[in-house]
Amino acid sequence: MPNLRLATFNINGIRSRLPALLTWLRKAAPDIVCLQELKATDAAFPVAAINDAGYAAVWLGQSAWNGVAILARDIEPIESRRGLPGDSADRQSRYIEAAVSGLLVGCLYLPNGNPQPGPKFDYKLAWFRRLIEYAQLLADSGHPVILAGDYNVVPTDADIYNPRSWVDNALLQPQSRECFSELLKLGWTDALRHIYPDQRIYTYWDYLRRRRGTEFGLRIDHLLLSDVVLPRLRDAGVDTWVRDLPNASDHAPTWIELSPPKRTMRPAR
DNA sequence: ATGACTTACAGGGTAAGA
Repeated sequence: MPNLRLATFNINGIRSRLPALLTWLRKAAPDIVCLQELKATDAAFPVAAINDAGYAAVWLGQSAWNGVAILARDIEPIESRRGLPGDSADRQSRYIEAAVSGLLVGCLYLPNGNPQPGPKFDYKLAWFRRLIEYAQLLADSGHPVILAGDYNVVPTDADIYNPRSWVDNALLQPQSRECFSELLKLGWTDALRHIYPDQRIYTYWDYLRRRRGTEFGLRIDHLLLSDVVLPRLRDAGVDTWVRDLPNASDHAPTWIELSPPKRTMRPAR
């Protein structure tokens, strides 16, 4: 059984980025893909092109903004949840979850929260609280779970080229970082940081600021592993070349590689 | 630097992103 590669990619408009997405799928051939910011209704999701590329998908769309999807190569993802629990009045399409290849995969697009302070930042923190509460349930379940997506949080100053011009940004606020570190305290592992404890790693480069210098990035796309998945983590990385494709998203695909699950011994009778 | 870029929606200018 080969290793399994799972990636998260904020696509920033799946219709306008479809050629770049297909190029990346063909070249990187990830087994499972979490997409965010589809910016498309359910009906406008380009399922035919994605099927033609060899992927089945589940998705939760929304007109103009948000939207999340999970793709799986040569296998049907079994949708287990759409929408984050905890607020039935929340209509924003920011969470979808599916069982794929023995894993439970949660794909999330955490609210940006700018400008802060203000209602958008309040919504971000409220959404984060709901995520923490739900992540605790998932961790306690003992299932192999991966929570992957655009967390819109720069966890530490080591995850940004220079925090100076970003200090008032919602992505760097102590409250945002505190929520992220709470997830880690619950036993979730930040996979990229686990593989590269000291290295500068970026997953996002602003259209507005010095984007052509690869050193001017932020790390905001994260893959969090529940404790039973962590022993299978073999590798991780960022497909930075995708950021340089024509008409690229401002994010790059971020991935992990897992070894096959250890066969558990049946208890002797 | 309320800038610079890019998308969706709409069919022009606004909202949003991070």
